[in-house]
Amino acid sequence: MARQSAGTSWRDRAGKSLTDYPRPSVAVDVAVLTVRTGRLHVVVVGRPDGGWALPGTFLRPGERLADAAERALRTKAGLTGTGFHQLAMFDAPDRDDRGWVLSMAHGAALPSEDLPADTQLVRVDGRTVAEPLAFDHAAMVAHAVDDLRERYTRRVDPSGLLQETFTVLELRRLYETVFDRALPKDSFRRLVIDAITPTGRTASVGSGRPAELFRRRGDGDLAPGAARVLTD
Amino acid sequence: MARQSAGTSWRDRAGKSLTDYPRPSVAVDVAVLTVRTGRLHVVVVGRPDGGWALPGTFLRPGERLADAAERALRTKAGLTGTGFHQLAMFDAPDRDDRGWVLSMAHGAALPSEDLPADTQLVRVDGRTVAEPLAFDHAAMVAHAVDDLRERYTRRVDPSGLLQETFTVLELRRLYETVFDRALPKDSFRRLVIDAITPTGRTASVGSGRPAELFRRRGDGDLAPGAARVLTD
DNA sequence: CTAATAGTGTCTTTCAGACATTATCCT
DNA sequence: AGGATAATGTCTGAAAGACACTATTAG
Repeated sequence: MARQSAGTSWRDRAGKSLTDYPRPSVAVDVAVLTVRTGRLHVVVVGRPDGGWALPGTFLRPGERLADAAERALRTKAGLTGTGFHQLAMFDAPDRDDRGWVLSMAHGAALPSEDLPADTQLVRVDGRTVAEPLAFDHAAMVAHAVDDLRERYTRRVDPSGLLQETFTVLELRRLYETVFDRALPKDSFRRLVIDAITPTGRTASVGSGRPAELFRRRGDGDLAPGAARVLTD
Repeated sequence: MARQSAGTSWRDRAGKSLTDYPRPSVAVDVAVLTVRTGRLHVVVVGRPDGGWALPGTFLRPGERLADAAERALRTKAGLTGTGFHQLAMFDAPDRDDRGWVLSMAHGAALPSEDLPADTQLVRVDGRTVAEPLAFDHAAMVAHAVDDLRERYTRRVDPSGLLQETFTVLELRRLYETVFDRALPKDSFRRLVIDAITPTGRTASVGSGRPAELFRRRGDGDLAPGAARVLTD
């Protein structure tokens, strides 16, 4: 930065103070991913013109991006307590025809059971949303999927897309959805078994031997070579 | 986003237009990493108060973040043509005492031979800069190191910290510096050998068998399990 | 019992790590 | 020749992929 001194009397080389420069509006958008019927979906909100967009809002004076994102999730999607993180800043000058608006894309993920009943979902195939989204929101979703895969190769279900307890089969089905790839049953079990802890309980499925229920371990870190198993 | 219609007549639920909201100043800062004497360093610029900071600048009206970052590198550090990318937006409301300033941190890396002679460098130990930096720039450097390691596990020297041609030994020394870890000579060679192409030429070192010179391959992708070799 | 699913044992292939050996320069 | 460094071959252990086998439920 060229910040040359403290205080409000700062001037740049042209003698202009900070407030003399036109500034952009800053927005946040959140790509909330979830799994329904074995497919990735993203939460969208309707727009007056009938299109879809990610939940988002403008940054308020003095507000932090994380607070704005939390507010957008709460007021636009009815979600509270959802974890998220930054993905990238989208900054094309013409991305919003209302003016100069930068938007910080955020990624989040949660079980579809935790979504309000009236939540609107759009399917995601690979990295691509199945329906057009407003602005550059489709690119934000692609970023979110990449980020999800990266984080899921490092830890077991770090976003909690599964409920508190789950079977190894449920975990594998989740990873097959996230990575869009069939995963071998035994290799997958050996990959994750040291990152989860068994509860004594078992799942009461219809027929067949009942599967043991596990929960995420404290860290839940996967082996460094997990990418070899999970990616093509 | 709550963007509800096109055009400049947009109003929010309180009837305010976009321009009625106070907006933050947006800045960019770039952590330029390099290797000198087998250690990671970061490019810094002096401040009037005698401290150090990353090269950065304010975003100008209608400008893209990448253009501002390029401008900052050129005017503050004398660098042109250096590749970089976004890391994270730093947004603490009090991070800059001149006012409300968000800053997009960027990461870059290049050979120290390509730096201007008068470039100021500060050593980086692990993820930590050896000297205090202004604002939250030390956290930006930590981000840049994490990002560098991640990208170097996916591809062979993607930022071009080495020159056009290099020996396997030079490449291994670079990776040992980046990952702050001794790497076995033969395992490392087998890891990278399929991602580089031999030039017929050899390096004329003092004594011993001369090492063959290689160059990066088109993609230079490493095996998916590279993390197992490179990380602890 | 059979059907169905969960979980394990084992074999093969691959590859990291260690070590020894060969290759090719210098003095 | 002898020293030094590069590059390769070989052995071992760990782990993935494939497959078969055992375990435990429902009917």
